Amino acid sequence: MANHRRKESVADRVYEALKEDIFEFRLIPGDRFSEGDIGGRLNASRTPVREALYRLQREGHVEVLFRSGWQVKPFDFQQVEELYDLRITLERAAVHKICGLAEEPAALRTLTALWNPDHPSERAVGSTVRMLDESFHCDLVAAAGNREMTRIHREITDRLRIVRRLDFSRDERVDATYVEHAAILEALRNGMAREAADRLTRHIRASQRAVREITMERIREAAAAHRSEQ
Amino acid sequence: MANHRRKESVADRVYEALKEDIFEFRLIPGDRFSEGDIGGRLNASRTPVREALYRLQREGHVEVLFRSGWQVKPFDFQQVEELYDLRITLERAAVHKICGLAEEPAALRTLTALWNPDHPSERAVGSTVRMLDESFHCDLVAAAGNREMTRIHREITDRLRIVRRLDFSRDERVDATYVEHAAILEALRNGMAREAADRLTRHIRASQRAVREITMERIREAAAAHRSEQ
DNA sequence: CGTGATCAACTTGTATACATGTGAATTGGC
DNA sequence: GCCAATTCACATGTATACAAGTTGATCACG
Repeated sequence: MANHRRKESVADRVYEALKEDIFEFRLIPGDRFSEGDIGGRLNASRTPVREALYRLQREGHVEVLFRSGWQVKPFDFQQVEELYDLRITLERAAVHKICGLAEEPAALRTLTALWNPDHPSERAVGSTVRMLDESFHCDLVAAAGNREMTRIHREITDRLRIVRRLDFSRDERVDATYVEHAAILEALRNGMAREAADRLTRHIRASQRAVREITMERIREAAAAHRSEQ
Repeated sequence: MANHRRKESVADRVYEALKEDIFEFRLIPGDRFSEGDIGGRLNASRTPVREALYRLQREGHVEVLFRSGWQVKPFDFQQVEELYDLRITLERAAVHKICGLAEEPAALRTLTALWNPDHPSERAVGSTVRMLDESFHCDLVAAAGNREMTRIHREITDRLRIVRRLDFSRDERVDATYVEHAAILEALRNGMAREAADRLTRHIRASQRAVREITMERIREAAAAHRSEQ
């Protein structure tokens, strides 16, 4: 049998680096660049760079212009709304599936312990809460037991990360997250599928609204900072 | 502005050819091959072949074994079940969205005309009905107006095509498809979301059952035929 | 005959050279 | 000064050369 646990390839490294550049706004939506640029900056030849770019293209983060370079996909507000809608659809379906399972998934206990609103730790740092929030929703979907659904949800999570990080830049949203997650879990563990799904929907919609309010302003800031650096 | 209407690239051609080979069982799940094989057979260098293979890999049709060749992804029955479940989730969501729209999408009228059970044409050929059935479900999801949902549904449709084609190898399934589609559309156009969603679910589950019954037998046949050719 | 080390043929991963199209700067005409 | 045609640096698409790992056959040896 082949050994598939090989060390990280150059293509993987370039992929991760580019993804982070995009998520951290070091590459602004609309920015154009060439395969040669990236290769030079990350010390790689065009072949692995191209592989990484094609992956990012399939995931919707960049697009190629025929013989005229690449660009970070311009921000599409409607697309973000649609991704949020799709997320809600998938997570609601997951909740109903979980309530239909013969026995409660072990993951629910772990999540309940973690998202106790009285729990004092972890709450200080926004970026930590963001990652935990991501895990919460991904774990919830995973608990439903459909790997394909989990995979698609993961993909959507990746694409929304660039905007979701704005959600936790305000303390009241951090607090609300704890309360809302706890309420969702309680309903879920009591088998109240409808209740859990509705709470989950409201929770995601609240995040969506918060993000919507902050997004455009932040992007403008980042673009301005980016220009002044050049 | 860049001209994006360029002619089909070699990579595209290889991609389409490989996809058809897989769907037509000329490449059996489990078959192993190398990039060089494909390049030689389709008159292309390794670069576009690799690009095509990576696309197929992301779509779940093939996988690469580190420095040890490629193989058509072995058939995973659980994955097919999960994809069907996901399809149902998405199409149910689409139905509910459509019923929530301010006005009926124009596509519904087109579909209603096409799927009249009394309509005599088109019914003879199974492969035609298969394509029409695919269109029906894709158009239904598209009518909900969420492009991301449509895209994901399209991806799932692609991955299920290899098994769905088995559904229409029996006449009673062809007939049933007409009746079921018409009933779904009727409920949908009367704004009966619950009714339409439930009918749709039963329709897809019936297809799923039919496919499940035929799949293993067919794969065995194809594998046997394949072996005798060698 | 059985078994383990060795090795050569193949495989993918990566780098690089070449083909071809794009687009912006340049140049020439007015 | 302005505009259009031209040109050329540079972009991606493709082919090929090289690096590094896998695998299965082979051969030596018990």
